[in-house]
Amino acid sequence: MLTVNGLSKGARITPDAVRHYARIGLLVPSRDPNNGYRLFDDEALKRARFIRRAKGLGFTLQDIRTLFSYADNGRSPCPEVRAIIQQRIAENRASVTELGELLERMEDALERWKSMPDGEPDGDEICHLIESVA
Amino acid sequence: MLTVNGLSKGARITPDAVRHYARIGLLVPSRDPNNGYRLFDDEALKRARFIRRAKGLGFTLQDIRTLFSYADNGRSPCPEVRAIIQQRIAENRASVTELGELLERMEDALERWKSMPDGEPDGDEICHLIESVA
DNA sequence: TCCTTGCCTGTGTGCGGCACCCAGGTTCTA
DNA sequence: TAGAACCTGGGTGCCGCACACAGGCAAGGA
Repeated sequence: MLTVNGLSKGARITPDAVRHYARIGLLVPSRDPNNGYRLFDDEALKRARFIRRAKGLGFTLQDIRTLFSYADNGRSPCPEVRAIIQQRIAENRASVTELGELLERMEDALERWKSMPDGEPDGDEICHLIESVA
Repeated sequence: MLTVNGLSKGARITPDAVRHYARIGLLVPSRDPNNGYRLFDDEALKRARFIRRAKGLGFTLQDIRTLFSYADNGRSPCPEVRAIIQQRIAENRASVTELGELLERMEDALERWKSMPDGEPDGDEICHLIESVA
């Protein structure tokens, strides 16, 4: 049986994350009757590693909770895994596009500003650099 | 003088955003003594538009707060604007890279999984698709 | 024996930027 | 005169932790 620190090392996540997962019910420890410490079994270790891997693939903790509930009810989570990752891929592509556009706007602005002087406060504009942008 | 809704239309932001900015002190309304409604002057309208533009360039509300404090003290925020955007550009590039890598991992996984069957619960693995990933 | 060190506990807060909800008061319009 | 559309403050929720606080317990060394 592993304590918080032991599990965190075995699963390569931080102790805070272990406690967090336990708090939200993704990991369910038993307790050491002597001191109240959380005790995790091998099943919990597997789950913790699963969480790390799934998160590394873009699954949210909510997603992972769903997957666990499949597994706990004796159903294979695999079809759900395929469905979720397609969803997350689509969202991620949208984010990349959006972030890329923002980045472009930022770089364009910085470039344009190179030929513009700093303004002095005139009670009319706050910062003409920013105000020069659509 | 403009109410919340009036300002939101004039600055093209949502009424909730207006209230939010007022709550955190980025916009400071006066009050209608008759009914307690927030009243915004032209200065607030300029600020609200400035916020929308600056946010569109990736400035955070904290950044904007800093810029306002420069302007309020009679100093030009322009040098700070240039410094902040360079910082944000760097962060944004890092995010894009990171997200891109995640996306690649996700797409790779989905592709590899195409040739793998769904697993059935065996008490050993939770989902072999995810567990097949480093 | 005492002291330090390093675990552990629960609880609460903070991060960013709003969006939404509640319950109630006010103002405009038909 | 009724209903729609506005306004108020205050609270919660999102996401995934990270960090802080105050205290308890265990093992080691001087």
